[in-house]
Amino acid sequence: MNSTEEKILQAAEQIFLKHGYDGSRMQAIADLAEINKAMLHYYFRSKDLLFERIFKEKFNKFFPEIEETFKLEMDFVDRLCIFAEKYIDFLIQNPYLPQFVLNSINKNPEFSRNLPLKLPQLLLQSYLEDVEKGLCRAHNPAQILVTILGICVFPFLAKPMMTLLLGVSDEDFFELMQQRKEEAKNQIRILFKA
Amino acid sequence: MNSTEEKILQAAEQIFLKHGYDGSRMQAIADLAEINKAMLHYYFRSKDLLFERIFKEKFNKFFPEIEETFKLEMDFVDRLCIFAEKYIDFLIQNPYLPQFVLNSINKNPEFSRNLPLKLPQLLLQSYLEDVEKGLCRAHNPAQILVTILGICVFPFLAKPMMTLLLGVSDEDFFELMQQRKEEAKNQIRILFKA
DNA sequence: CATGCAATTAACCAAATGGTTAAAATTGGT
DNA sequence: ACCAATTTTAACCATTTGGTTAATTGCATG
Repeated sequence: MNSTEEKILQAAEQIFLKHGYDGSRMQAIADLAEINKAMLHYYFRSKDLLFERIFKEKFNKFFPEIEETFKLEMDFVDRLCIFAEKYIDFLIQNPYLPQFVLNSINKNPEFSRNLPLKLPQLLLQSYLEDVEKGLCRAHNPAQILVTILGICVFPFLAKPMMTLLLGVSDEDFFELMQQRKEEAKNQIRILFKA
Repeated sequence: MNSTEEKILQAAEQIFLKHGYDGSRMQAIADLAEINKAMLHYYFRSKDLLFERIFKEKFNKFFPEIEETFKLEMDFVDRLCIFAEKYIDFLIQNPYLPQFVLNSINKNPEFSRNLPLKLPQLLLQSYLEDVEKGLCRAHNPAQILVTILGICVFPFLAKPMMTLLLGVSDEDFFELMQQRKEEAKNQIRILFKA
């Protein structure tokens, strides 16, 4: 599908992800899509609506469907490990996503207030079961959520800072992220296994 | 000191920290400082220069002077614990700082290219000593840096997301961050102590 | 081919925005 | 009190930006 609408969405995605809402220009999107600026409004009416379209899509990708993983009979810690590995792999493919989603939420919190999120409940449920069985250390569930997400997501948020601090190139960074999958799993086991 | 220049700097700090460069308006800064917009240019010439002034200050606060801590004779892991506790305390006082600094670096990487940073070298040096003594697990130093910063900084970057995911209030969040100091120290010990 | 609908374009518009200017007010030294 | 330098103000300016409009093109169908 190479329709105009498709071209606009692809261009908008690139521009918005890189520069955020405030830093993005409708003209820049039009140029990238190689269409007339009026087309943007013809298809999506306003910058806000076009942005909303992109944001919702990215928001849902950022909080991925992990129900399948959580249906399998499995320890909480093993679940976390599988989640971390898959999630880091996903972020390697979408390194701009965390910055974009967090900034957008930050700028407009009530915007994403009503979007449904299953991740915390699934995690919590699986966790509580294993704590009872004594398979897992007792933690504050909120701290667990912050910790596990931090392990996976923070490196991507900190990418520009890391290249500064460590003086590494983009390729070096992605190599570090490949390593990080094992690192993450190790950390999760060490931190949470009873 | 309640000079005009001072008032401008305070207002600029508030506006830039909250909205970033793109999202900030010179008029908004002038209004907050209760001065005429022309004063901004009289004292700081341009938006870019005013922003640069604020950014440099915040950048240096974000990467704090930790040399004192590193002068004391102490294990690497104990050093990390002290660092983490102090740093989280500092971030509780400056919750907007991480978002602002990371976004600014992200938007303009070459901007902060030449600012001096001692943190990684100090950390690395202390780490290598203790690895030799067998006091500390062997890790990739880059992963250590990402991990330790992630433990401290990520919760603040993720604050709006966390209030979404967990449905907690601002006060709840800061309570979580008070807890987080102990949580961080525990994690550091578990992860790095040999 | 004619007709009607959808897609596209160029020109235009109003508001917002960073920045300037020239005059007015304030300050401080003599 | 007077003068020069500094500080402050209101009005103005050029450009950018999101958005609109009216005319034009493309295209499918009868």
